Amino acid sequence: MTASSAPSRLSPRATEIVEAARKLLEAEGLDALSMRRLADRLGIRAPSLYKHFADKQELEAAIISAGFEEQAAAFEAALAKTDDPLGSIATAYRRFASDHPHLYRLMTERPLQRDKLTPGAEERAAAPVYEAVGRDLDRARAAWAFAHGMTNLELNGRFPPDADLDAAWKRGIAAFSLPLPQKRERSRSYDATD
Amino acid sequence: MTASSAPSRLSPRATEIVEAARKLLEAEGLDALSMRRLADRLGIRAPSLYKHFADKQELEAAIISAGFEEQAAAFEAALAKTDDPLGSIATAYRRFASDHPHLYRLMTERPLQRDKLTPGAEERAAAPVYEAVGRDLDRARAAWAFAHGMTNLELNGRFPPDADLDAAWKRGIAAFSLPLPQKRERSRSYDATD
DNA sequence: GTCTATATCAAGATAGAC
DNA sequence: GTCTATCTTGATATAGAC
Repeated sequence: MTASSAPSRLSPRATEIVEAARKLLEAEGLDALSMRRLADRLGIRAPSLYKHFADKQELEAAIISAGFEEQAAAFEAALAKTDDPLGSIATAYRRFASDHPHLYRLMTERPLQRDKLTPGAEERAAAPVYEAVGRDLDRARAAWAFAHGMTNLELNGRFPPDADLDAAWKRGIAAFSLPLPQKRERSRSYDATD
Repeated sequence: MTASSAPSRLSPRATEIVEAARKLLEAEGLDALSMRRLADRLGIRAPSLYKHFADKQELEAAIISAGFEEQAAAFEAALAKTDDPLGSIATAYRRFASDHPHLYRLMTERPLQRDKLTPGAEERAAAPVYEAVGRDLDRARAAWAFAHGMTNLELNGRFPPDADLDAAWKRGIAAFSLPLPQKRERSRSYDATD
C-alpha cells in the first residue's frame, strides 16, 4: 500500500514512473497511455504499477500536476520581464501547448479530479493570467477562454490550413490587453473597425 | 455494400440509425456510443449496422453533419432579427452547447474527418459568425475561439463554481463586437479599463 | 518492488446464412 | 436488412507468491 488516494509526495520510483508516463504520452498520445504500454517502457509488468499508484486516475493526476507546475513556471518567467504582460503570457501559453500537445489535451479535455492534484498547482498556473489582465476576473476568464479556444481549435485542425493564426492571436490579445497607461491615445486604436 | 465511404444521401433506415445514435450520445455520452449499445437501442444486433455504415467513423460523421446543420439554422435565425449580431450568435452558440453537450464534444474534441461530412455543412455553420463580425477573418476566428474556449472550459468544469460566467461572456462579446455605427460615443465604452 | 496468473469487460469488425 | 458465430484486440485491475 504505497499508493494513497490523497495527493502526497511521490516516492523516487513513483516519480520515475510519472516521468516515463509523460514521455509516453507526449510521444504517442493519450490513447497510447495505458498501464500495459507504460509498464513495457519501464521494463516491468503492468500490475507492478499498482504498487505505486492506486489506479490510473491517480497516475494521470500526477502527470497533470507536473504539467501545471511547469506551466506556472513558464508563465511566471514570461511575466517577469515584459511590458506586454498578456501578450507575453499568451505566447508562453501557446508555446506550452505546441511543445506538449498531448499533455495539454490531458490537462484540459476532461473535468479535473482536483482532489488528486498537487494542492495549489492549478492555482499557481492561473495566477499570472489574472495578474496580466490587471486582476480583473471577468477579463481573465475571457482571455483564458480565448487562448484555450485558439489552442484547442488549432490542435484539432479546425482552422483552414491557410488561416493566419498569428493574426487571430494578436487580435484576441489586443482585445483583452490593458491599455498602456503612459499612452492614452492608443486605448481606442485596437477596436477600430477599419 | 449499401454503405459508402463518400458522403451521400442517407437511406431512410440509415437516417433512423443516426437519430437513434444521436439520442444515445446525448443521453449517455460519448463513451456510451458504441455499435453494440446503439444496436441494443434499435432492437437489432451490432453487425447489422455495418450494412448501413462502413464503419463507426462514418456513422459519427453523419451525426456531426446533422449537428452542423442544426447549428447553422440556429445561427442564421439568431442573426436574422437582432441589432447585436455577435451577442445574439454567442447566445445561440452557448445554448446549443448547453442543450447538447455531448454532441458538442463530438463535434469539437477531435480532428474532423471532413471527407466524410455532408459537403458544406461546416461552412454553413461558420458563415454567420463571419457575417456577425463584419466579415473580418481575424476577428471571426478570435471570437470563435473565445466562444469555444468558454464553452469547453465550462463543459469541463474548469471554472470555479462561483464564477460569474455571464459576465465573462459579456466581456468577450464586447471585445469582439463591432462598434454600433449609429452611436459613435459607445465605441470606447466597452474597452474602458475601469 | 516485481512477478505470474487471472478475472472481467468491452470494443470494432468480418463471414456467411437466411 | 438482419441474423449467429466468431475473431482480434486491448483495457483496468486483483490475488498472492517471491
